[in-house]
Amino acid sequence: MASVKSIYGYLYDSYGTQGWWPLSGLGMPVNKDDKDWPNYLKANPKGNKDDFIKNWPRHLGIAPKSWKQRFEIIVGAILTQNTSWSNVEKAIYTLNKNKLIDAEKIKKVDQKKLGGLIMPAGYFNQKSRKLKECAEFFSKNKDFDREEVLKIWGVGPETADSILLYAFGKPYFVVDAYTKRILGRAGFKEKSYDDIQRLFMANVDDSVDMYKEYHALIVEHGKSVCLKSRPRCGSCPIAEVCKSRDSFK
DNA sequence: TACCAGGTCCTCG
DNA sequence: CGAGGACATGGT
Repeated sequence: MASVKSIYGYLYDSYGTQGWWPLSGLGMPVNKDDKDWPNYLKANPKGNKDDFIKNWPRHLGIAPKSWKQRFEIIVGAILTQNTSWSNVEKAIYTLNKNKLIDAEKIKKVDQKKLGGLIMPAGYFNQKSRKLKECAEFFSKNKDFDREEVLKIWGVGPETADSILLYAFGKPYFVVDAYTKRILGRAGFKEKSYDDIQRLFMANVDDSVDMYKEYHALIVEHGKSVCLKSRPRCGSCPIAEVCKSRDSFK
């Protein structure tokens, strides 16, 4: 039986440092030959390089250093609920072009208009409301605990912990669908969000950087190898400690 | 064509 | 509590 601590080692050796949260770098100097240029062209076939450099999200690989960057993480955490990150990037791009990566502006903008701008991220009626609820809370509160964040409409445990960990550097391990799937297949008995979170927080070095990287590694592993329907057990870095390694082929 | 994607809220047993 | 449905777009 694997331990959560040993799994981290396998994943890190296989995928390396992830540098999460994938902060966009909007408004920051970037390389003209950025590897995200093709993604930008795909989403904006008639777009130009100048617009790409100024506005297209890319992965900075650093912790947030400003209130704007923290708010961008809050926005991303809401928008990525049950939604692929590539769709979220399109919405963040449009929000940025409209100067809306800003709690005060989100509070003021018409909710219908906001919904239209974030349409590619899906669930736009719900998410536009969620963004406004977050803008209200985080512009009003500069010091808060997890319980208060969980009271925001639209913020459940995963979103709350993502915000606390990645935007504010507080030590909460983030549990997502990938975490539940990977642990379940590996043979762990914990099922609920709280039980899984406790499992990690009791067995892994309790540092913010460890929590950030471990969660990011799990997402990478879930996307590239431990797929929902046909996991690639043949090239799985934790196969030797996974109870389900022989259940798929 | 279906299924999947870094969930959450609401309702009902 | 836990299960089941609604919410919506884009990629494969």
